[in-house]
Amino acid sequence: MTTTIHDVARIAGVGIGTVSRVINNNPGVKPATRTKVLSAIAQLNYRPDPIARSMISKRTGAIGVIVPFFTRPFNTELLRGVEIALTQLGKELVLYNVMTDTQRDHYFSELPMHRRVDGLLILSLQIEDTFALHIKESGIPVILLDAYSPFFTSLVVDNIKGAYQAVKYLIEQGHQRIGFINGVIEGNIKFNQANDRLIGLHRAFGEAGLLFEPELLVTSEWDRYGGKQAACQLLSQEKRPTAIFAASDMQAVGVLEAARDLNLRVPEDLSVIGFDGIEVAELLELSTVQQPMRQLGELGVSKLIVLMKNPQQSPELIRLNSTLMIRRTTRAPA
Amino acid sequence: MTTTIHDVARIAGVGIGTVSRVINNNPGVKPATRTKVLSAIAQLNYRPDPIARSMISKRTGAIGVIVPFFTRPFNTELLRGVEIALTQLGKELVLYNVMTDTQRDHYFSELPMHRRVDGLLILSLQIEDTFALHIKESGIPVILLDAYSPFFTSLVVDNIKGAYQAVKYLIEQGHQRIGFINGVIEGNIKFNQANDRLIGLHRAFGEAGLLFEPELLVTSEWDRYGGKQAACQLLSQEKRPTAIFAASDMQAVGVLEAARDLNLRVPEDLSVIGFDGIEVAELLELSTVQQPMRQLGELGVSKLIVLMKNPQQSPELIRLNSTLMIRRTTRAPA
DNA sequence: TTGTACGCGTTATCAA
DNA sequence: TTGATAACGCGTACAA
Repeated sequence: MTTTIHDVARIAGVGIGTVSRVINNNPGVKPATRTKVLSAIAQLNYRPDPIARSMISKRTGAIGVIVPFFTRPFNTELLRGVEIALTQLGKELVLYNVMTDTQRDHYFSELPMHRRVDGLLILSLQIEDTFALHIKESGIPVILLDAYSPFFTSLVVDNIKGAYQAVKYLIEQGHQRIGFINGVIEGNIKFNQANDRLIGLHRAFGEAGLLFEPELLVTSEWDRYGGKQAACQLLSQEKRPTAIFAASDMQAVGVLEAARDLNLRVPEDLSVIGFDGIEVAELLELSTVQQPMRQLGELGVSKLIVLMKNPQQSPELIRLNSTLMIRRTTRAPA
Repeated sequence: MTTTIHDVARIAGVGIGTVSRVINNNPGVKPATRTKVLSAIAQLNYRPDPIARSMISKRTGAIGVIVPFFTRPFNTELLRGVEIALTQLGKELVLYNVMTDTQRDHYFSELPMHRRVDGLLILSLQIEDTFALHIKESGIPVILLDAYSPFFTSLVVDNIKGAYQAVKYLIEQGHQRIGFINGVIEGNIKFNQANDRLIGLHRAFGEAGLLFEPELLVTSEWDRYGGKQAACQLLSQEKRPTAIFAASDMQAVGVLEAARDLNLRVPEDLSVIGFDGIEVAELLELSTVQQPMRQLGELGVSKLIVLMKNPQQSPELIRLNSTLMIRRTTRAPA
């Protein structure tokens, strides 16, 4: 038998209105009655039912997070940042993992109606405008992390600048033949991690007055296997590159594996630099472009909280900077 | 303006009872009226409010997962398994990350009352009997993963056997001085990952008729830094071990780092074997004891579903086996 | 086969 | 300062 507010009222000898006021710290309760109610609550070990509460308040105290959780360790890191911030605020986190496009679109179209969460954080996912509009109409507050849409406040890392720094560093070290392994481009081209990294690379080349030869660009999946395959392709060219820049650390790990298979020493024969700054990069002493993942997550949460309090706020685009981490896999060419 | 079941009833020209019956696929609705209702639903783009629904049904369709998400990559892997299984079932996952003991106990005491989730999955966390009883009384179905309590169905990996296999392998390779870096033991001793791994080690030594010298046992935190420190301690002994068995892969990674700092080659000068089977182990070609993490998560979910349908079921203890993975960090001593 | 009325546990309104 | 009562949106007896 669940104990309700009525039981408390009965035991305390007051009306349920008063109990409710006490629970919610509403003013206008005589201290004497307050203590009576409080002790009745303690005696019964009563807890208000959150469901009945949200029935009226239309709030659940939970935040939904839509994330391609499994695709890349990068997302796990983002999720950690989000989780830390949410826990500190006493908010519950409902995790919606998307593994396929169908699933993603399903969440985009159904979740806003469900009202099971007070706000939505969408990580690393492209939103088509029709879905964005649909979500916008529903009125649920949304913040995008590592993704961009003109309809929502979007927090992104400056991928152009990050890639630019990495490539510039390689060039400064004396590398001229630099291979680039990009990740597959999906969806929206206006903010696209892969495309932006390519742009950054071109900028660095341009600035140095060098030519980036198209055969040095290979696109692969964002994972280790993709990286390895792409590296093999790059390294089997007659004039093979002296350095490879990979669009993600996992791809860079694949490059490392390919190099080992081909008996190339890193960094003596080949410099390798990744992108993301996940933990493996540190373990393998991989040079990389470090993204502020935790910070991105935490900032995203605080932006969402603000938006929930002030739903009319217009969308903004916030860019965070990455940090170039030079470790053991890069050096000047022989 | 939210559209309710009344709107649908009005548009369809029927009573709300009928609409409800259609929504829940209850029998006893004339096909003609059913289609009328269905088209009204479509026309209004109506979705039943899950909150109001749970108000009556006392179900939320969500499962709570309590997990020390950040402590070890192992937990992340478990979580993945859980998430996959839950998504397939269309259940929502509410993530409760615990970072401190206080937080853990808070969840243990408050969550069961909240009724925000229909069931609870507790990962890698020790439950004191008083909390266990408290939870049991609340009636919420609970399954434990990588943890044990007599009060709940518990899924564990056979840590004794796993450690036994690892150490036995090292001994068979000819190692006699084997260092063991254990993780800190917390809580319950009856099922304890750390203690069981120690027991397994002793069994292997006993079976081989060898003596395990106490100075070869060091306890550290479950992470990389702990492992590194412990390894330094072990490797600075006069008669230093020819092999080190670490209670987790992350500790083993620390061992690798220590070895590099000390200019010891792995595996020529030192064999290293870990425990867990997380992705880094594969990347670093670390020999390890592979735990079936995904399987554990998925099995846990299916056990929980069964328990939710049949709450009276008595607790059972289920042991899964681990697999010895020999990679590049182990070989016979010089 | 269908419609009505009631109850789920809370918050908010309003009169006392 | 308080208590009674009306919502909130839905499921379900019960009556028709």
